[in-house]
Amino acid sequence: MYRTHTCGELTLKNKDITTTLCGWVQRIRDKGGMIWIDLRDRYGITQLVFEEGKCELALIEMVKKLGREFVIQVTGTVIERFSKNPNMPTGEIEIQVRTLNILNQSETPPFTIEDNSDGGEELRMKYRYLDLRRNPVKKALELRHKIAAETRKYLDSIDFIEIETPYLIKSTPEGARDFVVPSRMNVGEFYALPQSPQTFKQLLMVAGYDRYFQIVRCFRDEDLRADRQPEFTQIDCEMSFVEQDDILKTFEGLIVHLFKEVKNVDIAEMPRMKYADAMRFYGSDKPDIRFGMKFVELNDVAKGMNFKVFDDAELVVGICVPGYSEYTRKQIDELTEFVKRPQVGATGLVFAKINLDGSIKSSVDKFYDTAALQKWVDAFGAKSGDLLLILAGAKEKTQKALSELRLEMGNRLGYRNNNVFAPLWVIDFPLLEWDEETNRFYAKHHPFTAPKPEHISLLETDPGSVYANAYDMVINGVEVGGGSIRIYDRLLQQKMFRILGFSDEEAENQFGFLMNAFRFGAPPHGGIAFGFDRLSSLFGGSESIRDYIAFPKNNSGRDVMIDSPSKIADEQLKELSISLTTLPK
RNA sequence: GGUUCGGUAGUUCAGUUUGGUUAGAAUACAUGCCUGUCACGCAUGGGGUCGCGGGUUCGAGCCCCGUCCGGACCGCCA
Repeated sequence: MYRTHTCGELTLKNKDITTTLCGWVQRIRDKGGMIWIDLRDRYGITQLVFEEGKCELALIEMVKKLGREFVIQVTGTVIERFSKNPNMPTGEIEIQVRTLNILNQSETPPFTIEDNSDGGEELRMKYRYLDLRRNPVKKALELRHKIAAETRKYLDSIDFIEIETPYLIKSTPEGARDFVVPSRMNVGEFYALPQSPQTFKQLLMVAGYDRYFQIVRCFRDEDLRADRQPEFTQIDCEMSFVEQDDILKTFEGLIVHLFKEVKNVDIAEMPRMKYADAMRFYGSDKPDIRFGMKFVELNDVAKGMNFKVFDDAELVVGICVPGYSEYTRKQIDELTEFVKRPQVGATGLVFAKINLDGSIKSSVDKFYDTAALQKWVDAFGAKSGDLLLILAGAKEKTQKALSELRLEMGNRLGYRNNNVFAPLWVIDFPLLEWDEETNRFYAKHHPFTAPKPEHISLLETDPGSVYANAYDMVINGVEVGGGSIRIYDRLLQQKMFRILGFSDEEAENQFGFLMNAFRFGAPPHGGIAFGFDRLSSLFGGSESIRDYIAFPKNNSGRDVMIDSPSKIADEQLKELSISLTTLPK
């Protein structure tokens, strides 16, 4: 037996017992006649003590050979510390070591294995197995495990069944770019890795498994972000014989359960906001509702005063920042620079300060007198001491830019507290989205989403105004999940593919298996998928999902530890009947 | 595909604005001292292809061009 206890469990209750521990040398404090070692394992840290005169000289000599991250086994007596450390669970005891066994040596690690490591991102990824020894990363993975475990517990308790679906499937052109896998046995043909198990879970509904879920890896060959990895995990769910409201209630239940069990946070309410309102009041389909500063449209009160920027704009819209009329010229200039960055894309920023004495100072005083400005103030319901920030231009672009500005102000004002959680449903999404470049409609959610029944007749006449029974769950401005009621009628699905520009042949070729299944008694159904990595990072209070994934990929989709992707041998290519050529750009 | 920031000791960074003697700090590492430390302390020491290639110059870590690598973001992500 290697050990009798872990490094996290011994306390004064275990005083005087003999124990054997295994772990890594976290730190050595050599005080001359006395040496302490912090011994670390997954469960915590226990202090070892070696004291001249109280242990054999040979033992001291051996201790002097130890270095950071050596793996050792020690046997000794649990004793009460002379000077205790109240900051650690095992801080009242230490182990007076009798025997030391070096299980393995370690080179000096390239960075410190501490909560605040001196290692940079890339180095820590290259030696991820060392990074994973660090407490914050371990905590993140424990949190992730807890969420997975509680998800399974909750869904199991309400009769959901976890079923695995295949990873080697068929490529489809819609949506994200597929990762493809060549087939050796079928020359010239490729599998694709699933972007989601969408069609399979629908087939499970046809098969009668009316409550399915799966914590499942998904793959999308698109550029990465701090919150986007090419392979990521979803909590994928589908139910039969349900309407939208049944699904919202069921998965509100899941989220409430997770917050309670994992974070001990009570979610009081889960508001439902129409997509149109989300865009109108927050300029985003994933609003952060931890704070106000809702958009106020100013077209009526701002236009027609010979200020060309506003007169020419499709939309004049602003936010009221409470209590910030004291913002200096320099700070406002910073905000102007912020909105003018290409990523935000506004051309300028108009402000109005409502001073404490009631006077109003704006950047457009030349065009707007006090009475005109007062109309703005009334529109916002602003008070003395408030600051109005206003953008103008094309509708969508301006909404997006003001949304960025609102979030920036939320950050500056400290409204975006990681320990406050404000979930909501965004509902009533448009079914379709017009794409100017390709001159066709795309499915806003996916092509299996059902139009609202009362809008089906509009599909022929005015597809752009059709709404869907689709919904997203948004928490703190992060889209953590989304789903829809699906089409289960073969002819409606066929019509949908036609609207999306599929020929009947293409639809048959790519989704014939699903359309065929709909011939054999498909029940009404719908579902949702949650981004498990995002949910984990959100619970952990981090913007990046990378620390919640044991072995993540970097910005370029590379794993710098195993150095993948990589070239493969000519023999492998030959076996796959693949020859590589460099295509002209 | 684009924008932007960065690459200097094992590591994290300063030094680049204004080119000029031997490139610094902290930390890590090594050695010595220290019997209650817990980010122990003190002393000493070793440690550099300034990402790579080219150019300008009497002279380049610093300026210019190219290139590679990394971070954040836009496009993209049904």
